[in-house]
Order: sequence, then C-alpha cells, then structure tokens
Amino acid sequence: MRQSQLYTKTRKEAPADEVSKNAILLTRAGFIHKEMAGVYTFLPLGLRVLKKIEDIVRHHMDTVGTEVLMTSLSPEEKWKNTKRLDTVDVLMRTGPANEVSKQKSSNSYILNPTHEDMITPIASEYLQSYKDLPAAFYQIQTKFRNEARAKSGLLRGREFRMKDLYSFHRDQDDLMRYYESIKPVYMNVYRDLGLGNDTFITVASGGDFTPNFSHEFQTIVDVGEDMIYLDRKNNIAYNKEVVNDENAKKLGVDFSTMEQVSACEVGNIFPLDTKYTEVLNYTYTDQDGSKKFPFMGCYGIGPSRIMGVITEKFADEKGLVWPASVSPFSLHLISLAKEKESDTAKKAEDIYAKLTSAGVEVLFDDRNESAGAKFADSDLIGIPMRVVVSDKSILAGGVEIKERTKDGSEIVSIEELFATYKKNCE
RNA sequence: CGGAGUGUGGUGUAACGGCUAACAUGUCUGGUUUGGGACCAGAUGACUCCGGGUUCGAAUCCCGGCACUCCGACCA
Repeated sequence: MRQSQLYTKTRKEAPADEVSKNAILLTRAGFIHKEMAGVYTFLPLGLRVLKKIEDIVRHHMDTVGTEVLMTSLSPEEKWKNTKRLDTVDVLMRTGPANEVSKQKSSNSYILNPTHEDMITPIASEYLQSYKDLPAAFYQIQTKFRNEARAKSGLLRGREFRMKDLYSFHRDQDDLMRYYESIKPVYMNVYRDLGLGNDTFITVASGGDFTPNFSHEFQTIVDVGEDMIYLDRKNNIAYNKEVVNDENAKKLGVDFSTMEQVSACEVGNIFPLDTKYTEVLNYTYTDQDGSKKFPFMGCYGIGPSRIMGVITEKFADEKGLVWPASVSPFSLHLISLAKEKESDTAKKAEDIYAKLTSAGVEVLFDDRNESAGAKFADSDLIGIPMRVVVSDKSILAGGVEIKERTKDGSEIVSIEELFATYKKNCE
C-alpha cells in the first residue's frame, strides 16, 4: 500500500487526554481514534494489526471448534431466562422510546457482553442426542461492557473485540478432557502472536461461573492489572486472588517461593459444568434414554486488548515495535528520490511493484516528505523491516535495509532483496 | 460506583479578574530543499466544554452538569 493513500497521518504530540503508552503511541501513529473512554475506531493501520491477530486466533480455533457469528443485540428475555438481567452489572442496554430518540418501539435491548445466554439455546436446538456431543462453537466479535471505569487505552474498553468459544459435552470427564486440550492451543496462539515467552497459564478463581478453579492466560507486562505468582520451574502461575493458605494446601504448592509480577489477562477458560444448561433446562438424550444436562465450557481471548498488550510490551522511545506476525506490513519501503521521474524513483516504484506482486505486504512511503520525517514516521509505525531506496543507496550498490529494533543498517543488492523475500513467501 | 485532577483553534500549550485570547505545530499558497520530524514569506483556523451566578468587566472566581485521565472498588 502506498503511504500517500493511507489517509492517516502521524503526529508529534501525544494527545493530552491519554496517559497509557498504548493509547498514546497508537494514536500518534494513526492506528486508532478515540470515540469516547474505552471506545476506539480502528484506522487502516490499526485494523490491519487487529486482523492479523484475529487471523492467528481463528487459525488455531478452527482446530478445536466451528466458527459462527452471533448477534451483538439480544432481547432482554434471553437474560431473564438465565437470571442475569439484574445481576450482570456491565450490561449495556438500548433505551426505550423517548421524545428525543422518537423511537417507535418501547423495547429495550441488550448489547451483548458475552454469549452463554445465546449459544446455549442454539445448541439445544441442534445437539439433542449424545451422538451430537461433543460440539464447540466460536466467534470473533465486538463485545460491549459498561465498565465502571474504562482505562489504559485498549486494555480495558467498553467496546472491544473478543473471541469466545463454547463447548458442550456429555459429561464432566469429556468437558475436562477438552478443557485441558484447549490450554496448549491457547499457548500456540500466544506463541504465534509473539507473546509466548511471557505468557503463562494461571490458576484463577472461577468467580460466579464455577466452584472450581478456572484458568487465565497472563502476559507479563508492567501495566497489567493483575498480580500473579509465577512458578517458572513448573511453567505455571497463580492469580493473586487464589493465593491463600487453604489453596496452597489444596494445590500442594508453596506460594512464598514464587516470583510476583504484574500481568495482563489475555485469555481465560472456564469449566461451566451445567450452570447454564440447567437454568435453561437444556437436556440431551443419553445412550440409555435418560435426559441429562450437557456440560459446558467457555473460553475467551481478547484481540483488541492483545493489540494493546503487544504495544505496551515492545514499543520503545521511538515508537511502536510490531512482532512480524502481527505487523500491519512486513516491509516499510521508503523512497528518498529527489525527482519523481528520476532513476531512483523508478527503481523504488519497480521494487514496490515486484514485491507486492510476489505477495509481500509492503507499505511504500511515496510521499513528498523530508528524509527525517520519513524515518521518524517509520520508527513510529514500527514495521519490523525498513528498506530505503535513495541515490546514496543505489550508488552503494542497492538498497539499505534496517531492522526496527537494531541500530545498524546494511546495503543489499536489489536482486538479493527479492531473493530474500521470495523465499519468505514460500 | 467513591476520591482526586484537567477541560482554551485540528493537535500541544500560554494568558494577574482588565487592550483585538498569545505561541508552537498542523492545514492552504508560493519559493527553496531532500539521509533523522528542513528553511523563508503569506494565509487559514477558538461563542475559551455546557448552564447558571458574582462583578463595571470572567478563559480566569463561585454553583450545577457533562466529558476525559488517574487512584480505589468492580471485572460475570
């Protein structure tokens, strides 16, 4: 893509109403635009990152479930059925008719914060026999939660992206087998996102969801809202909320020997057992003809929050730094040609055309800006590899390549550049 | 939801209760320039968040809202 057609611009000044690193840098670089507290538009560059993250999540979820897309709106009835209409305090709802809105309908609808209440009735329509189980549905979708306090840019929003997976099982054993199988799948997601080294399966309290422990996936990061006790040797962590003598005994661990670190929850999994199937009276017919409640699990990952976490973890004083797997582009090609019709300009155009047709995602800075401005923008946007084409580089034998996270640069011939990236495409 | 702070051109800031609300940046014109956010000239752009009040006079003081940020509670 040509940078002249991005339609967004970078800015030198940080917005005065943002303090968190992710909000400041993503705004300065033109990735996001704040609509209100905790509600952000994803601009072209930001959307590309979000899509990369969601594609990685989707790739792995396809191995354990089937994708659906449920509604953002739901009738209040659905929440009355699960007795959650008045207990879930983050519920956002549309207002009834009033003079201002001039709506005809007197109904109020829920903007869904999660979908157990929706997926369970759907499952009950199709999964009525033990032969239909197990089954798992997932979706990647925008969620709404009326957080009392949205904060930290993308880390805690009122409108945010979420992948939610729901599984249905014949019995608890099957649920727990599946539940355990999800853990390595999640870890593969974080590995591919570039967060593998600092993300840990974390034992957490199940909250109102389950009397058992649930598990979170916590990524170590300074701004994280959670404190975890980390047992590096056994590659597992414990959320501070479960750290007490009783649990130490129950789990057979010694919390006092563990490292305490701040972390951000980038995923969670809950064994729901029959909490929702019972309240909704959803039964299947087992082999012996008896009616039983299916066992359920739910499993979440927040792509927009992860975008914020990646920003927080990797950005430096010059700007954003994207892991290759989620970078909006693989290469930032910068032309420093003085004249539009010069040989250097033509070479840059040629490189852009050839790499693009080879399937390489290139952001081409074809703007009429000074070299300094282009370099500063490139650092701010944070694409892992920068390729400069200039009179100077041509004279030196080709193009100058520089990694975003390294100081030095090197000259490689144009042929060598093509060879490298063609190989990467395969 | 409790507490604190802040609201001024698109963005970032300034302005003792007192002159036509200033500066930088951005944007637009023209010129010049091209390896680390260049330079020169001109132009554009603000009912100072909203509503009341005090005062001869309010961006500035007071009251009430709203918004944003931070701390805490909350986070199924």
